[in-house]
Amino acid sequence: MDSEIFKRFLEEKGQRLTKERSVILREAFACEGHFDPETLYADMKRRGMKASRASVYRTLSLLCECGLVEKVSKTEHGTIYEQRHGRQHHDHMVCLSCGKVIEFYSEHLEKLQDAICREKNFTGKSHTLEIRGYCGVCASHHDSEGENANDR
Amino acid sequence: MDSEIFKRFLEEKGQRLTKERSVILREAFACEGHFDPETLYADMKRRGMKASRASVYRTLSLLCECGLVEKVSKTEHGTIYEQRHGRQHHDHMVCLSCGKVIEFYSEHLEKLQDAICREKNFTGKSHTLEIRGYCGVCASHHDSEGENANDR
DNA sequence: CTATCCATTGAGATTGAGTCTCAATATATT
DNA sequence: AATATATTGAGACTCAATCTCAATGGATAG
Ligand SMILES: [Zn+2]
Ligand SMILES: [Zn+2]
Ligand SMILES: [Zn+2]
Ligand SMILES: [Zn+2]
Repeated sequence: MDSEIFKRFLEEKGQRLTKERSVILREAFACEGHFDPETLYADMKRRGMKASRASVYRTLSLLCECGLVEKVSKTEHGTIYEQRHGRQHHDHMVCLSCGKVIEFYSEHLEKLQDAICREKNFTGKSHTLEIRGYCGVCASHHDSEGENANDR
Repeated sequence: MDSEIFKRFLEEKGQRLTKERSVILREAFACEGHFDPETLYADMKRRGMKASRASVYRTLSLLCECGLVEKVSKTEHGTIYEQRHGRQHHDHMVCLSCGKVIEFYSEHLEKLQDAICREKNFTGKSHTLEIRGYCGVCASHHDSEGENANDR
């Protein structure tokens, strides 16, 4: 179970899996997909769970450290995380119009990056690839209004 | 020249290339490589140039809009921009230890992304690929100190 | 059980990037 | 000159994220 992994990780550091940390872990894993700390915190609060904003941030940090959670990207509205345990690595397409996030994975693409790293004598540990553009639905709407896709 | 492009872009929008905008454009292009607004502003101020923080941000926005400058990524210390005119698109490797940024470009990688977009019926407009890890110099130092499970 | 140690918590203060407001100013048009 | 519109900058404001620190609580030693 996830909390077992977290617990072991914490104990190795001489730290404890407290009630607060458990709750935050559970909530983070409850949202299948992407989440941000502020929303997570607000949701927890609304549902009457007790955990401070500080603890949310602190715990997410720990969860990242032990690999159960990962920072996906930073936006103007804060950092986006996602649950990582048992999920395959993937990259993202983000629709500039509706905000939809499409996940994808390409073995080929990953291999290619490894090759490039080798070439540059760089030891890659992680990466983020974000492709911005328009999803199928929005692309059709967007066609008509000409080039310069930087509005709204 | 760059300011000609900017001027034309502005005029098309019924706006003017003012003295402030000129200075900011010049300064942004002066730093070969990456820069962030706060540093740019501080440097300009230190060197006695007159342009407010607000103008720096506003102008960078405009420069992005017309493609002369591009947002490279968001870090915990703010947004990183780079000058784009006359420079080929490229992606980045960032050393987690010394902060060095290595630029690279791979035709193959770009083509592959196009293919993936097609496959997902997504109209890609731009992308950012950031590979985090350790550069040659730091990798050797880092070997010995184990831990830090910042896996992928 | 009591004393001590140390991790943890949470309320609120603080930081810092980025945006917004608005009165003053500059430029263009008539 | 008068009017209209674009621009600027000081500073207020927003908001994510971090920091501070007194209070709490679990673990362990005596
Ligand atoms: Zn990937
Ligand atoms: Zn994802
Ligand atoms: Zn690329
Ligand atoms: Zn670059």
